[in-house]
Amino acid sequence: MTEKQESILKAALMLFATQGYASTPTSKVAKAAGVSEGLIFRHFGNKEGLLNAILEMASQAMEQKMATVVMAPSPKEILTRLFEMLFSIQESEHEMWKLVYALKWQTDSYDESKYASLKLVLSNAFEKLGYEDPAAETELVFMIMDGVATSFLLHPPENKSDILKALKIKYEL
Amino acid sequence: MTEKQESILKAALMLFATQGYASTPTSKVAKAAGVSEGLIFRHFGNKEGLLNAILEMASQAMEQKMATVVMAPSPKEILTRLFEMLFSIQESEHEMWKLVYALKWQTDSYDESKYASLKLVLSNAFEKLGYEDPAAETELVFMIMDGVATSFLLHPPENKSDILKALKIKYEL
Amino acid sequence: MTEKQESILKAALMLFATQGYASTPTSKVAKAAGVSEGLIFRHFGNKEGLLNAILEMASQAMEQKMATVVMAPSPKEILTRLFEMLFSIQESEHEMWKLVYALKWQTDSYDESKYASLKLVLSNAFEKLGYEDPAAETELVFMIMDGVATSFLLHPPENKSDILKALKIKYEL
Amino acid sequence: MTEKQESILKAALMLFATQGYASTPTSKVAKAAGVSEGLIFRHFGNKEGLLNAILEMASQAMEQKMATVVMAPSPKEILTRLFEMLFSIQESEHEMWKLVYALKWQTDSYDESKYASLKLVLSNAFEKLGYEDPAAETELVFMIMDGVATSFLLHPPENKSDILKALKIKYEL
DNA sequence: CATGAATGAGTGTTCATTCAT
DNA sequence: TATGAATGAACACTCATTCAT
Repeated sequence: MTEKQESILKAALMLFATQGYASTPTSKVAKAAGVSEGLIFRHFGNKEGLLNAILEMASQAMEQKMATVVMAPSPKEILTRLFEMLFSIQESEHEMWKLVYALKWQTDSYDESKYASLKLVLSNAFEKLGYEDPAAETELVFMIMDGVATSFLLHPPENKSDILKALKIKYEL
Repeated sequence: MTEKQESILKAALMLFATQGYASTPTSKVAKAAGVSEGLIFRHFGNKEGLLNAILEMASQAMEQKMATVVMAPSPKEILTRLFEMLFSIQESEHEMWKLVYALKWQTDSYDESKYASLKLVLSNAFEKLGYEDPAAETELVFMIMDGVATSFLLHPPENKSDILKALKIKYEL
Repeated sequence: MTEKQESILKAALMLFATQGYASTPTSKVAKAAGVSEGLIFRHFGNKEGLLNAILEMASQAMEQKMATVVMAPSPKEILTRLFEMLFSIQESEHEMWKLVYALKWQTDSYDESKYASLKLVLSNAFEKLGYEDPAAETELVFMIMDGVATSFLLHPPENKSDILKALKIKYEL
Repeated sequence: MTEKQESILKAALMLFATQGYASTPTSKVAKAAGVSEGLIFRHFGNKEGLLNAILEMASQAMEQKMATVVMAPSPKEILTRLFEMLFSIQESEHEMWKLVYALKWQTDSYDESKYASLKLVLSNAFEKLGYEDPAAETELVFMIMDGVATSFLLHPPENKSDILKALKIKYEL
C-alpha cells in the first residue's frame, strides 16, 4: 500500500460518504487525493474496485468491534458492551459508516452471514435473561442499533448520554 | 395532473427507489413511462424537479399518517398507534419510503420541523406516563422507528408480529 | 435517414478509410460531419454500430455489382463483365472499398456465403469453357481480382487499360 | 539483440498481426513478452519504433526471398521461382506478412523502390518471352501475387497446388 | 539493464437539457 | 401538449510515455 494509494482511499471515502458514490466523479477523487486520475484505475481497476477497497476496510473495522462484544462474559455484559460500542462511535469514523449505511440503500450489499455469530450470541443472552421470544428480541436490538446509528450519523443529538441511559433502563442494565 | 404526468411520477418513483436517483437516467424514466424524454422537462423543469414532486407526495402521505397518531386520545394510545402504523406499512408503499430513506444519506433533506408536532405530542405523552427523561425517550422512539422501518424496507423479517409484541412490552402497551 | 445521419456516415467513411477505423476517434468524425459527438451514439449506438452501417452500404453496393455479372448470358460474357466491372471502379467509390479491404485484415469479417453464388456461376462458366480444374480456376480469379483491386486502391497504375488487355488475353476474351 | 529484446519483438509481432497495430496497447505487448512496460521504450524509443523494428525484419526477409528469384538463369525460371516462392510461404511466417499487408492499408508505407529491381528483371523476362506489353504484364504479375498472398494469409484454400498449376498454365511454365 | 509507479492527454460513451416541429 | 433530434459537458476508463529507483 503506497502513500498515494492511501490518499486515494482517504479522499474517496470522504467524497463518497458526503456526496454519494454514484454522484462522485473519479476526477474529483483524483483531485482531492492530489493524484492523477489514471492512477485510480491502475491501483483499483475501476471505480467499483475503489469502492470495494474502502468497504473492505469497513468490514474489518466492524469485525474488530464485534469481537469485543461477543467475548463478553455475561448476558448483561453483552448488551452493555453492544450499546456502549454503539454510543462511542468516534467522529473520525463517521465517514466510513455513513458510506456503509448509504450503500445499503443502493446495492443489495446486505450480508446476513456477517452478523450471524453476533445474532447467535445475542439470542443466547436473551434466553438466559428469561425473555419470552429471544429471536424477536435479537431482531429488535439490531433494528434499534440501526436506528440509533443512523441518527448519530445524520443529525447527532446533544443528549446522547441520556438516550443511552433510557435505552439501558429498557434492558435493565 | 394529467395521465402522462402520473405515469412519469410512477415510473420515476419505481426506478429511483430501486436503482438510485443519481444512477437513473431520465431517458429510462421516459421509456418506462411510455413518454418522450422532453415531456419530463416540460412538466417538472429538470430532474430534481421530478424528484421533488415525488417527495412532495411522500410528504403528504407522511402527514396523513401522523395525523392519526397525534389525534389519539390517551398517551398509551399514541404509542400504540405509532407502532401499529409503523408495522402496517404496505408493500405497495415500500418504493416511496425506500426512496425517502435512501435520499436521507445523499442530501441534507432532513427537515426537523416536519416532525416537531409529533415530537411535542410524544414528549408530552411520556411525561404523563411518568418517564424520567421524556425528551430522551422521544428521541429514542424516533430512532427505533427509523431502525424498524429500515429493516422492513431492506430485508423484511418474517416474525414482524413477534417483534411488535416485544416492542410493546418494552413500553408496557 | 436524416441529413445529419448521412453526413456522419460520409465523414466516417472518409476518415475510417484514410486513417483506419481504430485510429479515428469519434470526436474527429463528429467534427468532420459538423455534428455533436453525442449524435453519433444516438443514431448508431456505438462506434462499431457506425462502422456496421457503413459496411452495410458497401455490402449492398457489392451485391448490385455482382448481379450484373451473374446475369451474363454466356461464359465468356461473365468473365468479361467481371473484369470490366473491376476495372471501372470509380474514384468516388474508392473510400468505401478501401475501408472494406482494410478491415479484412483487422476482423474476421470474411463472409464466404456472400460470394457463393458468384463462385458457382464462375465455376460453371469455366467448366463450359473446357478448363481442366474449374474450382481452382475460380479461386484464382477471385485472388487476381483481389490483387487488382488492391493495387487500384492503394497506388493506381497509369496503364490500367493495358493491364486489362493483358488479363483478357490470358482468358482468351 | 538481447533475449528480452527478442521476446518483445516476437510478442509485438504476434499481437500486432492478430489484433492490429493501433488497437494493441504496449502494456499487452509487455505482458505477453514477460517484460516491464518501460523496457519497450528504452529499447525502441516509442511504439512506432517497435513497429519499425519489426518491419525491418520483414524487409530483410523479403529481400532474401527476392534475391533467389532475381538470380534465376532463364526468363521462365524467373517466373517459376517467383510463383513457387509465393506458394511456399510457411505457416510460421504468416504473422509477419499479415502485419505487413495490414499496414499497407493504414499507412503510406508502400515503397516503390523496394521492388524496382524485381520489376526490371520481370519486365526483361517478359520481353524475352515475346509478350506484347512487358510493363503491363509485370504490373499484372505483381497484382496477382498480391491477391494470392492475401488469400493465403486470410483464408487459405485447400487446393493450393491446383491453383499453382492453373497459374503456371497461364504463363506456360 | 530493468522495473513499475505515475502521468495527462485522449477515447468511447452517457445524460440532462434544449428546441424546432 | 407532446415529440424526438440535437447538443455539449461530463464521465469512466485507456494508454503511450516518463522517471525515480
